[in-house]
Formats: sequence, structure tokens, C-alpha cells
Amino acid sequence: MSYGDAMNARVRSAERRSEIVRAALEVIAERGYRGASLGAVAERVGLTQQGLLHYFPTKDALLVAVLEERDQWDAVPNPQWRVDLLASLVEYNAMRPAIIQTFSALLGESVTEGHPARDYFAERYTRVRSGMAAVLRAEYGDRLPNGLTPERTAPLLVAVMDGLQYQWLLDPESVDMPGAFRDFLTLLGEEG
Amino acid sequence: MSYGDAMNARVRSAERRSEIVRAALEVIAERGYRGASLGAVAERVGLTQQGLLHYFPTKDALLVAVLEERDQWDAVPNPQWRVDLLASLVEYNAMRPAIIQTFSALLGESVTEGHPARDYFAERYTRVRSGMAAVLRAEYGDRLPNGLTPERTAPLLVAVMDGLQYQWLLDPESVDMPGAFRDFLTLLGEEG
DNA sequence: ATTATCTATAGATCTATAGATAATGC
DNA sequence: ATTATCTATAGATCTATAGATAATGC
Repeated sequence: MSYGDAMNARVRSAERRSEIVRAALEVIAERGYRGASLGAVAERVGLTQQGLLHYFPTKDALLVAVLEERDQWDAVPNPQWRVDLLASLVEYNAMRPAIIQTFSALLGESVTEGHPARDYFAERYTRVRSGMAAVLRAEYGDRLPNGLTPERTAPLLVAVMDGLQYQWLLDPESVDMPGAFRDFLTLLGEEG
Repeated sequence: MSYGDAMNARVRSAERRSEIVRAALEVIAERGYRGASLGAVAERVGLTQQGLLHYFPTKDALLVAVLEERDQWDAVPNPQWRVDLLASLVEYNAMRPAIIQTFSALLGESVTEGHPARDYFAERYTRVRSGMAAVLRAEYGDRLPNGLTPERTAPLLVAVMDGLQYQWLLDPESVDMPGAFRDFLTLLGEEG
């Protein structure tokens, strides 16, 4: 008996769902959310579009699953982190263009009106900024060497990460994303 | 006779085209490029969708006009600029959420495969980075006070501008975009 | 003549619903 | 019984082409 035979229905269904989510990540990377069709996602997992709707009853439900997946994949920073771990994260990201492309495309779309991912990103950035502030405080205390507070530095840190991703996705040959990010960290760590 | 009567056909046609481009900017801000329909743009200028196609024969042709408009509106930085002019530019942007939203949405979409604005953005960032490097060199010489070269600092400067725009669009109450950008400039200007 | 605009419409999509059929699990 | 999947299809869009009509300009 194969491994597959030993699985019960619940497990198999969960696996199918995560297969579908993975396929959705790919299709969104290629075409954005609005441009991604259920049919294209379904085709990638060998289902018809209607078969896919058995697992996710609407297109928005599938997007929710994609966003939840992300929250698992890269947790919001916690104060245990140190700044040099962020540099490693950026290096790791540089090896996964597809996933970065998915979320960069979604972030861009999310600023348009009534976009289903808008609240998700707004809330996520609130959390990420305060998580980053905590990381900075744990590392430097209430003042960074350059004189700024952790709370004022956090949005800059996040902005640099996101902004570099766009430049890098558009022109990976010309933009050394991890190197540029380390340069930014150097700026933070120096005495003002 | 009214002003309108004095205009010749060429002028009137050019005005119509720029009305359409303005409407397209709005609709793209609301729905992105893929989500923007020609019909929605046409409606805003009191035309049918087919009437609009008289001025721009395809949807992509309209996008090209939108991108050209932008190049006029905010020219690529030139070395005459000083760093504090950039801070004013960011303050100016903070008064124009709609236009920032248009181009943030387009930038996000542009990283998806075969997007018609992709080459535009890739080339634009190449120009903007080298323009920014020139601005920084004019201000600081070959080394910034913090020790980085203008060429290594330019991508960071651009990333901060873009990244802050997303955070600010998603949550304008919580993000002081111009203030954060000035903080970043402080970081650049301090002795390392 | 040329320009501006309209109606009609072809041809592609896309999401979602309805309902059938086959396979799986208590 | 429930779960997985399919076919058929309604109902909305969307872009673009064809061709008519009205208005404008040499």
C-alpha cells in the first residue's frame, strides 16, 4: 500500500487545497490577482474551474487562503530577531523571485479602491512596523546610533525592503537587493 | 465668439486626448490598468467606448499616453536638484494621492509577466537611479557623510520614496510620508 | 475630405450556479 | 452520506472591428 492509501480524506483534501494555493501564488505572480483566472489556477492542478470552486467557493476565498499562507511563511518580526537576521531574510527573498513577485503585485493592486487585499495589507503594515520597531529597540534601545527612535526608523526599514524588491524584480541584473539592504543597515548602525 | 470657436481642430483634438488621459489616470488609480475598462474611461469624458478608440486605437496605446504624461509631470531628477528639493517633492506628492495611487498601482502590476508597462518602469528606474546618484554627488561629492558612494545610496533613496508611498496610501493617518522621508535624508547627511 | 462620434456586433473571457456522476468512508 | 469532480450554462464583461452619420475645415 502506498503512502497515499494511508491518508484519510481530511488530509487529502487539505493537501489538495494547499496545492491549489501554491498554483494560485504562481498565477498571481504572472498576472496579478485581477488578471488571474480561476481557470488558469485550476488547469495547473489538473482540475476544471468548477472543480476548483469545490475547494474555494469564490475567487476571493482563494485570495484569503493565499494571504493566510503568507502569514505562515514569513511571520511578522518579533523582538527576538536581531537586525542581521533581517539581512538574511532579504538574502533568502532574493532566492525566491516568484513569491516576492506575487506579493509585490498584490501590494500594488491593493491600493486600488475596494481591493479585497487592501485591509489585509493595511493591517499587516501596522503590525510589521511595530514589530520592526521592537526589533530595533531590542538591538539599540530607545535611540539608534543615528539619533532616530525605533518608531521613526521602522517605516523606513520597511519601505527600503519593499522598494528594493520592485527595483530588483524589474532589473535583477542591475540591483543587488541584499547588498543594498546591508548598506541601509550600516546607515542605521552608525553614530550620527 | 467663445474661446472654443477660435481653436482649430488640431488643438481641440489634443485637448480631447489629454482629457481622456486624465480620465484614464483616475480610472487606473481606482482599478489598476488590467481592471480599468475603456468603457469606464470613456464614460468619464462623455464618450462611448468606441468613440474613445478614435483617439487611442487600443487600450495599450492609451497606457503609453498615460506613461508619457507622467514623464512630463515629474521629470527624472537632474543634478541641478539639491537634496532638500527631494523633500519638497515628497511633500508635493503627499497632496496628490490620486496620482501617486495611479503609479503605485501600475508599478505593482508592472512586475507581472508581459505587462505593457514593464519596460517603461525598468528603464525609468535605471534613469532615476543614475539621476539620483548625480544629485547626491553634486551635493556631497564621491562619498556621503555616512561613507557610502552616491551610486550605492541612490537605490536606497528611490526605494524609500516608493516604499513609503505604499505604506502611506494604505494608511495615511498613521504614516507621515514627508516626515519619514526627511528622517531618511537626515540619515544620509550625518557623519558615519 | 477629414474628423468626431455613434450603433451594431463578433469573439473572448470570466465567475458562479445547477445538477449529474463517480468514488470514498462510516 | 459525504466528498470530489464533471458538463452545461447563465449572465456579465471587455476589446476591437465595421460601417453609418453628422460636423468641421480647406
